[in-house]
Amino acid sequence: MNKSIRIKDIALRAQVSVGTVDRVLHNRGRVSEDALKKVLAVLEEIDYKPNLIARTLGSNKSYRIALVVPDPTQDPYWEAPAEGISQAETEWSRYGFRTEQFLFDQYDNRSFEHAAEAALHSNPDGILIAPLFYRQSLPFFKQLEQQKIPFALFNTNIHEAKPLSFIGQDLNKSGRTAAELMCLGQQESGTFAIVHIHEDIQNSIHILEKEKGFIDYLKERNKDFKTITISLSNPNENSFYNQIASLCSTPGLKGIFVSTSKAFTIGSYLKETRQNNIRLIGYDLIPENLEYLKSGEITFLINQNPKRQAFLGIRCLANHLLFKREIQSIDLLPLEIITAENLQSYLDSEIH
Amino acid sequence: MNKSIRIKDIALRAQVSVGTVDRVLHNRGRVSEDALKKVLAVLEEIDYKPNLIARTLGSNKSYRIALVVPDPTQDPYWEAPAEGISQAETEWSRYGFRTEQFLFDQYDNRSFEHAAEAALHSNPDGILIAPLFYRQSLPFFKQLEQQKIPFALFNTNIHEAKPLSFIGQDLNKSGRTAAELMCLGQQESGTFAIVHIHEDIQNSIHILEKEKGFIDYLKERNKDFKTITISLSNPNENSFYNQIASLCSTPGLKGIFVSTSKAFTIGSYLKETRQNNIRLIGYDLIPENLEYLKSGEITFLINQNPKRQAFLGIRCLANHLLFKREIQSIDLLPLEIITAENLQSYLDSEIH
DNA sequence: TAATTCTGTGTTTGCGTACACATTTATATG
DNA sequence: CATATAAATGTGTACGCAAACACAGAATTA
Repeated sequence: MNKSIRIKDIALRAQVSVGTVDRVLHNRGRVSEDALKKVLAVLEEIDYKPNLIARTLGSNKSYRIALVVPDPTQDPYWEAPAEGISQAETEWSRYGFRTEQFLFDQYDNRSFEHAAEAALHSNPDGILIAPLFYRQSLPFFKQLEQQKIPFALFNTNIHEAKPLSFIGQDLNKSGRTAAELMCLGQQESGTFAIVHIHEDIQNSIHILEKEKGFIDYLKERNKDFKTITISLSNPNENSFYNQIASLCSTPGLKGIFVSTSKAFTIGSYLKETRQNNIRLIGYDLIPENLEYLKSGEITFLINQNPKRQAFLGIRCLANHLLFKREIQSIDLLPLEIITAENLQSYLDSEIH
Repeated sequence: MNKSIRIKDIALRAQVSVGTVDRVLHNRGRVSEDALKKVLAVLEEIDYKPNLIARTLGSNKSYRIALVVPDPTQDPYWEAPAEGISQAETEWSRYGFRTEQFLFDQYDNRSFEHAAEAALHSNPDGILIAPLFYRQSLPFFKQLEQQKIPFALFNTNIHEAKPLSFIGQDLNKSGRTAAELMCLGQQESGTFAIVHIHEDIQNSIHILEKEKGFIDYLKERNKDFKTITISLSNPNENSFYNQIASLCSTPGLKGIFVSTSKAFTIGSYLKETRQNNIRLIGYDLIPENLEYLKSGEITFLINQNPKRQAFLGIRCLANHLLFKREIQSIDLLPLEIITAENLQSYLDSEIH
């Protein structure tokens, strides 16, 4: 078995010291042209693979990762990423990784700006961010690029950004899958409603992607269903109940597709009014949704797996910073279909 | 920040050398009673947590993991675990992990015995095994226990075994989920067929678990469906086609649940005869199944994620051997529901 | 009594990084 | 030409552990 090549061996071959080799490997300068050439020549020749264990031991560094994410106390959806982050932290703390949170209000773009700025100001080694606001994100990413701070996106993709990686789902396919599940076993024709709840539609392209996917599927398959699209206001407002009541009395309504994690608001109405002829499909395993999934008002939830998204975001940054690994620039998670029966298997299974 | 305690510190306190401390920590003997006492006293006093990075660096060990799995050239289902294993290998090779395969014929219990024996004989540091044969597995596990070789199970659980971990799915819940999906949107009552294809039912409890789950669900929900159970022979036999034809002509047949990865055999028949009123549900993303999932004969596949199972099996052994981590003894993966629309998202997403 | 084995103990090495520090060489200023 | 200054480069070491190695002294055998 051929021994692996050490820095020492390179130094020997190039007739320089280990210190010089180290400086070349890490582009730290203070190397003459002559020495540089010699070392690079040897490096071309042989395939040097540093011992990663020794590397982490030697570089007794600690890494700070800044998190720019919505406040989980405001919307239960954001509790899951927080969990994923804390799981990732326990896994990576042994390599000196630490995280620092910069929370923002998911309905307030100025709050987002503030959080982003604060994160940048803390001068972290890497940033994990859920860029909910398209416009406010762009200048931020420019700054990150300038300062060469690596960053990863999750939840929402911004195509103009050049992150280390985006971790999320294909939203168009997500809408298509919802449509497919909606059609399953439907005998007669009728109407499907697409409902956006409490979203700034103009500034959130991702929601419209889901809608498009849903409609495209029906068109392609020549399904004999009408679709109507409705945007509902804040669930806390008084008018909300009436808006839902009016929606649910639409003649021939066979199903409702809620584009966000707010399906429970409609589930609650269906339960109250004991309607079971409307198929309800929504997103995400938040406790409110699970209640109605179990009792049958919600038929399917598509899991965006935000916990895993955040976990992988940290992992991606850690792999980059620590192991200098090549990172795939886009990581689309599977579209997980959750029903009353397979729910528990998802809740039980951990992130590995 | 208080510095962590090193072996050096213990040696200093106990007035011995680091070598002696190391011998005490690893019970390697060659330590006088006097020195032992002193070191143990210090160890009681302080909470020593070894630096795992330095440990792996120091012990420049290499680990061999033996794989006892069915031959993937015989059944495409077993290609997926092979992939998972090779992915795990690239991840763990840097820590000196190597794998060695001991393949067996999945329909031949003697071949299994031979593979197991050969694996044992190679004296590996750990074993990952898919114990398809209940009876033949038990004595093997006893031997492993005696020789203190850690092992992990995947795919099939053997409750009497005391593995490091079992990685697989809850088969009862799996059957229940299939039943739930079968019932969705079914308006009239009718018959569901449960089909076992080419399985030694007596020796494979796991298949019966799925059947039980399926039936239990229907009972609990008071669904007005009859179920019939059918065991089909080897798909390569001549009579196979007729058996399927006779099955599919069952009056009032609304759905077929195939308990293995062989749903494609029925999908092929349905396509040929252009029957689209029978809902077909099966297991696993093997190419043959995907063809009929895409073209619509198969409505749902439940993914057992064998790739991930094997991957996690290796990971579990590596964590145990390398980091001495506590391993959870059972790791049930989510019951993944795959449709034509969300299929691609599963194929694209990697194991992380 | 000499030769050998065993036992307890301390020392060294290996691994890559990141420093502090020493030494050499090149360039500039007086 | 001497001295100051800077740049280039080498040396040495800590980091933290495991394991090989060295070596003394005691116990055993020939």
